[in-house]
Amino acid sequence: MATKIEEEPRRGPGRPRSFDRKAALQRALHLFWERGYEGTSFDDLIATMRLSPSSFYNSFGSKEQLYREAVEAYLATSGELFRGVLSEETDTKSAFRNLLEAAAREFSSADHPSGCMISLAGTHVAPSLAGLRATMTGHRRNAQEAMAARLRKGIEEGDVSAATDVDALAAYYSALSRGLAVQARDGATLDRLLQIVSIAMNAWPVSP
Amino acid sequence: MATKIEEEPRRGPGRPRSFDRKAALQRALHLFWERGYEGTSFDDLIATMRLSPSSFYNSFGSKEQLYREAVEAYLATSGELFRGVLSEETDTKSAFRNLLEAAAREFSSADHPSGCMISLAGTHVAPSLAGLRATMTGHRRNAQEAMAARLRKGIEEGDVSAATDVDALAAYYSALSRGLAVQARDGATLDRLLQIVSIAMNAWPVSP
DNA sequence: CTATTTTTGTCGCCATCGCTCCAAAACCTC
DNA sequence: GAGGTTTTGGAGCGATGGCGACAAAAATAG
Repeated sequence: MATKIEEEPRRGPGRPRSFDRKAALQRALHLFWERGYEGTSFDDLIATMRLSPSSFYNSFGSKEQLYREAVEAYLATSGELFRGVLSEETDTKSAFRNLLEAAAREFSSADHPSGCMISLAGTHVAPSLAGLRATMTGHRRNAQEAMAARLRKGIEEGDVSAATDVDALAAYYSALSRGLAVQARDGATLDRLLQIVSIAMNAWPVSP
Repeated sequence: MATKIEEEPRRGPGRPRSFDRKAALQRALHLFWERGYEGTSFDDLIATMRLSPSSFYNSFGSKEQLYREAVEAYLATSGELFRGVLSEETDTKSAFRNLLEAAAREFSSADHPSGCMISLAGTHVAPSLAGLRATMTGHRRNAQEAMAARLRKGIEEGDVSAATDVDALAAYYSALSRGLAVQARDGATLDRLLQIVSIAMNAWPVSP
């Protein structure tokens, strides 16, 4: 995880902040989620966050820093949800089914922009954003590695064959969840996403 | 397909064009493929295409028109390759396996940028690019519909069960190929992509 | 109260972006 | 050649993008 973000209202000298930092961040998060980094302008941001440029700059540093913070906030909510589902006490195959179904629901939820904020972000960008691209690739790798770890746990617990190519299988489910994000973005309904998940689970290796 | 693009050198009055239009378009295509629409600036384009702004504007109209033309050129090569594989004379399951393996090879080829120019394009963009987004969504739908059509042909020919939910299965393989594009973009090797394809084919419905 | 610290509002800035204009150049037809 | 048509080179331009400067405002510390 990243550096600790200030959460409690600061006590001490200085003029107090006049806006809700979390709420402003959340609004920025939704804007980035919907439009991507390059598709979101500074003016869009401060208008949506209801901040002056100086408050923005003072509190969030820069557009890129804000984006990184928004991504961390996304990981702390949606990401945490997925991690929670994957680590529930159940057999490995059910854990993956639950994970993909949770993704299907989350990606098509009406509470926020459709799709995933991470899955497709920073894949095709200007050279000046190479750092951001690498960061997003890293987040995707982390998610895939979490899947691989769950599969290895399955091997230890005996409900996944020891012969399973864990990294390949994790890559498969990782790829599929990226595909779900594209489908959601293109307007697929929850039912359609769940159908895809159902089919995808048929690829699960035969029981040991 | 789009409107017919001029291919033969124009005969008639006027100063002749001093550059190879196809080659310039191809260079632009690769730049867009690598960096996306928003990540590619006008100056980048004319430098890579080796054109003056006036030649650019005179010959390609605008950045957005050029992008659309580049997408059409992409569809005429990579897209045609995929369509060709899918329409080869073989059983339906093999056709899909061949399609995905072709995608794996194409997405990881060293001859051009990794991944796919269509799969992830225009998913998170500024509102001003809503038209472009809709166009790209349309291209993705077309690809998925081509898969559905091949499945329906399989039902007619008897090697796909008539009970198969064709649209759902097409959506599954479509989603998977989008995921392959993300994986390729994030540096996955051809071997890894082929492993994913191999696993994905296990989801194929049991024979009729 | 004064001193200090932090946030805020306003104005403006400099680079980039995506063109656009115009005159000169290079071809064709007659 | 004259006239017409298209392309080219180069200069520049209006809008936007992402900040930054600065002084006033609002808090605490002593």
